[in-house]
Amino acid sequence: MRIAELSRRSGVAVPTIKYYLREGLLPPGELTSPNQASYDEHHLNRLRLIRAMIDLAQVPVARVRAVLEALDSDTLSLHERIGVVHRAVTPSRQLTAGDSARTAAALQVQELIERRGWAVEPNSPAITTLVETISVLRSLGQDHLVSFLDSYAEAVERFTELEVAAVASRDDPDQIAESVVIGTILGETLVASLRLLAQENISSRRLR
Amino acid sequence: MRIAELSRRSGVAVPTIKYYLREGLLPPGELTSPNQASYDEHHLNRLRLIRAMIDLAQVPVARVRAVLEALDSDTLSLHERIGVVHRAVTPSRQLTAGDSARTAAALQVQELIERRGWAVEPNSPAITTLVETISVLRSLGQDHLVSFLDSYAEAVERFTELEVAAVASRDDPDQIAESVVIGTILGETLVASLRLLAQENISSRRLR
DNA sequence: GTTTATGGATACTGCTACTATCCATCCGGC
DNA sequence: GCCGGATGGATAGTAGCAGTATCCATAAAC
Repeated sequence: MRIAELSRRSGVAVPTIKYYLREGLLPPGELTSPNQASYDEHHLNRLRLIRAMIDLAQVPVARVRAVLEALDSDTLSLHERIGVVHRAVTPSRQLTAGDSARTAAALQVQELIERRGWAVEPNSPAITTLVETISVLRSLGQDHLVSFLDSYAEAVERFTELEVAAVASRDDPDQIAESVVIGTILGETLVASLRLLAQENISSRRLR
Repeated sequence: MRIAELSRRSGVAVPTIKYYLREGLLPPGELTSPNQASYDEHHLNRLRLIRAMIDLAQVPVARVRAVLEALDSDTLSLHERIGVVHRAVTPSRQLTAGDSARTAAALQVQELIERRGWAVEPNSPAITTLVETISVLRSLGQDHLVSFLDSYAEAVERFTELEVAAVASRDDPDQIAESVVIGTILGETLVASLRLLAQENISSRRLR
């Protein structure tokens, strides 16, 4: 198909598709002549994935590119690809809390990880975010929200296992990689909206 | 205290504080003379909350203002404030999926809500996001990730109850409102990073 | 053979979140 | 009382991001 059809079928404007091509988010179409290229279902799927990451999961274009490069890589292991995705969905943060507050939070996170027996890199982006979040919650006088950390971790662990089980049910390694990436990124959006619904429910029952 | 000390203690640059004052995120200091104002602990706390929403939870400035206005309102009920916060953390989306795909997803969400007996507005922002996410997952051929929706919902419901219990343990209504707002927004960041850690753990055990 | 679409290049735009500059005060130390 | 640096308030400027718009030589469709 040509670019007009790709645009119509994906709902993405032609200039935007050209922009994604320029930015390397979308592989170039196969040139049939110097100024004529043809695109296929693979491009259409890619485009849907790109829009989902940008619109639904709010991933910036530069990080979408990093994710797609990891997805297309034939040298990275699945575990390494997950690392790329985690870095892509974690905004880089400049540390804000005071030193003592942060080391206290870091210690608490360290203990949590040990209690749960989690095998994670000590400098993974999620740890930085978690430590920062806990120390900010403390500084805002919201220690009570932190006190349930273990229970949150347990509940989260449960559905993460479900996700992984769902992903592992596929057999083609390429499909698994794709599911891991999509599951990590869109799963976040899914869980977040379920959480808001659960909150709204409780709020409507208790507080109104 | 004067603006320089507020800046030093919060770690926010003076011009940025002035910007927040202009934008109405931060209430003006008490004027002691036409060009001299004094700020107090309340301003410092506000500033910490603002930075947490912007840096950690990635809430845009305009929505931070909406959240703070809801927080300071003395006419909104707690339930209404939660509505404001939910709208603030949900990016406005233009619908992308085809009609039939979306109505199918909407039906599935409707059934989920009925099964769980959730009391939620049919047009709440979380529902829109959830429907959109499900139809996108479908269009990407990731139906298997959707199939565990009920189990996710159950797990999410569990820790949402924990959060609410934590918040309800406070007694001053103003403190409860503040905890609700902070819990909704920073709780999201907290859960998201726990989810990434749980993923990294499973990934490291299974896939490496 | 003319109208329309296309690939590729370059330039422009709108928005967000700050930064910078200016100026008339004002404070604090001498 | 005097002076250097800080302050409040106003206005203007900037960087980065995500597209949009325009142009042009060529190719496809009718």
